Amino acid sequence: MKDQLAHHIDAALSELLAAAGDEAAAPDYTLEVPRQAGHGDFSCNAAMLLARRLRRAPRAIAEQLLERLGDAGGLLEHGEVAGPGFINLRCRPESWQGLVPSIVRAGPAYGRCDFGQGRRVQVEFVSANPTGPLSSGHGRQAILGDCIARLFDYCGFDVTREYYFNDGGRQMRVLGESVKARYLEVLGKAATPSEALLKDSAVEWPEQIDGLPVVFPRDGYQGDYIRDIACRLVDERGEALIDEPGDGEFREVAQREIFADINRTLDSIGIHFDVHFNERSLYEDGKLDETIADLRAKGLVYEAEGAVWLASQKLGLDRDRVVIKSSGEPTYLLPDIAYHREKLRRGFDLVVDVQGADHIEQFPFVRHAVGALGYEMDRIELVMHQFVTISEKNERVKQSTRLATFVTVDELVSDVGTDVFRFFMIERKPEGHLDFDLDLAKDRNWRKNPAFYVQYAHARTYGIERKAKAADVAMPGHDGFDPGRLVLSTEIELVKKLGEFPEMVRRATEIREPHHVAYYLRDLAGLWNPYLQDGQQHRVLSEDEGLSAARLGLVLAVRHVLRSGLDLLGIAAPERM
RNA sequence: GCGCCGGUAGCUCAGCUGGAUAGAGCAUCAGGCUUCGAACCUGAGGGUCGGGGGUUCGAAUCCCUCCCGGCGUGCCA
Repeated sequence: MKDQLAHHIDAALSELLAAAGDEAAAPDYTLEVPRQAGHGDFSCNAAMLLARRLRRAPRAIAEQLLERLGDAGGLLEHGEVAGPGFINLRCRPESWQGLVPSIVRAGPAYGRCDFGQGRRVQVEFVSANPTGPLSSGHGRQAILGDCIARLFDYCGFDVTREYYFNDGGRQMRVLGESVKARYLEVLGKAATPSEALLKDSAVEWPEQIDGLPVVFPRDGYQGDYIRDIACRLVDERGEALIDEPGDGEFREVAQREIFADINRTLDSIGIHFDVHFNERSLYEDGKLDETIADLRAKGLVYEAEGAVWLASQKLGLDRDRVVIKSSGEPTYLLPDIAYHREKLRRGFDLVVDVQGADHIEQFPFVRHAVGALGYEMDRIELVMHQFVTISEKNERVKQSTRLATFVTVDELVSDVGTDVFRFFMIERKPEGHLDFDLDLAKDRNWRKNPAFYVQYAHARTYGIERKAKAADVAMPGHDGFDPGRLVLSTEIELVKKLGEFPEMVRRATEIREPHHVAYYLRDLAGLWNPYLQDGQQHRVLSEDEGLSAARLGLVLAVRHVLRSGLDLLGIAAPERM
């Protein structure tokens, strides 16, 4: 609807400019739904943008534009100049009503577009190293990344969901050492420092506790899951691993088991990856050596203080950074550069990294280094998100990764279920903090929950269908009703909202902000539930067969859009609740 | 110190490339179930859009500055 209208306005504008002898391009005007219902269905600001250029009063320009626009090929009922020079347009009811059968006909395809044109996009997200269960922050990223991927898919991109994990670094060694420490402790061969001792970084650790050597790594992982893994190792292998290094079998077993848990968690919230990319493969394929060599050939690395540095200042960044430590080991930056080059080599037209706020500092370095290697760095994009805080009884719950006092995805999901979890996590714009209200989440009274509100709106469309079936009334096909019977203002409002869906989806995709979908669904449900509730004024099912059919058509249109929106968020669209 | 992100109703937050009288949910208060699902609906109160300056027909939105909060600023990942 809006697109058609814009088309007519474009034509009128170029006519007007030509008549005025102005050959420059038409201004980038807006055509938007005004807040005030009295301002019509759409409001256009083109005349005000032209005022200075044409050296004429905006209202006069608006009048002329309106004259040239006419009825816009039959779409318009009325147009007027208002305020400082707005052009307010009201569409004929038929223009809106006609949307209903077209939505019913399109069904699940309504709102889809080919904006992506089959371009290949990779969305990398979660990418948590397997050192412990997924935290609430990972959970947010998981939902955000997944919903962005769903939007891309919906808009005609060829999407790959990718999980990158680092199994070569110090983190994983510390993990292995932590498991070994617990293992020895369980066997009575070593002591683990008390929790209080571990927390107090100011205190010197004893070398022995009760005559047993202390082997727990100072920054080791302290969660119960570490002890669980150690206990299983004791059960299965007894004392056979006492002389194994922490970095060997302990690390491998821990990694395998924790990764299995992570995947189980992701599966429980409906998230699946197409590719798991392993950092170690970059070492094995010689990609790190190649990257260093190529950077060196470009004069972008140098040696100093026993380390190898990336000359990122030459790329316009504020400082240089180490890529290979004096120990000979790469920092995380080098594999990241190699990895991102591989992404582009693999043929992705667009690469979207979803990362937490604590992780973005190095992004410009990766991007510019890849650019310097001859790849289009504009194809690499970052979606940053802030952290999740958990509130309980009006207080923030303190979280620490090292002490394993963070709230896990598993805990949240078991409290609120997948659908509510997903809705809460996607409801906020990514760059803002997200406060997860645990009291509300744990509250048995989930009636006030927006996720249920939207699902309920969807379920009600089936409630009516069941009612119709009981009354032996069939649901109409797209050409089985006269949309002209939908004349109530509430019905027209609903149709207008349905008409916004495609543009909303496209915009959310373009700016990588899925939360707009959640807000749209709340708005639509906020029109639909009252419409159904007001059964004393009007009913969908009545003696008037034609009217019933038209309203059932509206039921179907609303259902399709609610369903598509819920699908975009990965939330179930139940037929009854 | 510097960089990034936030500051909008009591609370949690929307607000599209600058648009007309700033919105939603929760909370509070007052109402509504013999009728398509009350997991709902109707109504009310509640705001100096952190402060100050600037840009222009027009600013929550853009620019400058200050204040507050989060994160970062490692040869940690």
